Amino acid sequence: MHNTLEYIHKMILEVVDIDAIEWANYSAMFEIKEFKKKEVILNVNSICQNVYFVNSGLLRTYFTDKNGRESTFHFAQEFDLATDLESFIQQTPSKYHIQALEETQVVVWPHKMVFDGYKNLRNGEKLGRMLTEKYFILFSNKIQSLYTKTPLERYNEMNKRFPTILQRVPQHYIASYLNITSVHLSRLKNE
Amino acid sequence: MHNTLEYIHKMILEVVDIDAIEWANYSAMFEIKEFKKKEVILNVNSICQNVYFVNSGLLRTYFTDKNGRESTFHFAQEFDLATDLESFIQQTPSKYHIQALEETQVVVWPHKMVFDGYKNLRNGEKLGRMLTEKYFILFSNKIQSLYTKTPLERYNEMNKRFPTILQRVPQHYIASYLNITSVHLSRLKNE
DNA sequence: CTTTAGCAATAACATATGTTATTATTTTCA
DNA sequence: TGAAAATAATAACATATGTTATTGCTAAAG
Repeated sequence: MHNTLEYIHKMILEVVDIDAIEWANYSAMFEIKEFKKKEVILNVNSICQNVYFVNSGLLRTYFTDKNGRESTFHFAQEFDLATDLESFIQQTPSKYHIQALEETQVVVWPHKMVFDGYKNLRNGEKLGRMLTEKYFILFSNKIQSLYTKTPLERYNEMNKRFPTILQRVPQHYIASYLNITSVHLSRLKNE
Repeated sequence: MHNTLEYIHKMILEVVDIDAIEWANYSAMFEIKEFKKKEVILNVNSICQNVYFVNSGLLRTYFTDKNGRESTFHFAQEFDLATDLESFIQQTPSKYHIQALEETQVVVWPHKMVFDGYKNLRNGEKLGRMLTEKYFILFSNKIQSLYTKTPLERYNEMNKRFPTILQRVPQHYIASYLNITSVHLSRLKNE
């Protein structure tokens, strides 16, 4: 937990100036929560009220299409964050589910805290912009990968960048991350 | 041109307060540019220095994969904007091309103007945050569509939301927008 | 006006990916 | 510990999508 708060502190310091007193007051508002394995912590169509930083464990965000088929959009490991930013920003119904794949502890950044920060922190607005930009770049890379790479290429890419994920989660989640079936992934691995 | 500036002014007023004097000083820095049909105005690996608002004509942003195949990411019609925001923000090599599909006139929002605005406008940072959020939401919708819908569904969606585009551009650009071949699109339409 | 290049449809075939069912193994948990 | 559920591989078949080539039509350019 302290590690994650330290991580957040550093991340914020990288983009804006925030002094010790501000940080002490601000960071006191973070909350800690625990989720059980397989617990769904955000449902489609509910309003996303939190940004979650993973302290320990693993979260995944995923879509379901009209046939109920799931596509995993993102795995959030230690220090990663998970949220439906669109729902969070606009306070509109969420398009994702978020689910804990393991027993997971998170640092919670509640909506009110984020939005109050825009006003109350000296560099609140700038912080908001920079973090939105960071998150945007995640999406931008995702889109490029989806448009220009084959499932096999994306599997290899994943293998390089998140090697431990492949050990931690069942293969059908990996397949759903690649937006293919587990049968097809099994075939691709035989090459 | 005046229409587009008015449009931008309104868009800004929707999200932050900007008074007449500020706007007069600020908007004087916009530039106007014209591009010929088929002209490429941003190349992959160059640094994106501008946000373009289309005043008249039509732009498209697109990827190329390692086989040189193109995927159109977005069509920007009148009042729409086109940029590679990731490259623009970070001043890193662009991942997209941007090309004029028709004789096109744009309002140019140069990088320096945007970044100076963060400091010099009273609500510059907030404006930056809100516009980044807006652009993020575009991407967020795109991703959901890519993950959960079939090419045919995305064709029909496009038909509803941008009916004029289908008349304005050759079908193989539409196919590249759907990330399928023009042969396949032709087949899908026979249903 | 005429020539050329670009475009859209189509057919035939090839490849990628999905579906269903079966089986063996592993994990979960009562 | 033992039964039930989840998992991964595999095979056989079905469907979606890509590739190449051909044709006729339309738009662009000299």
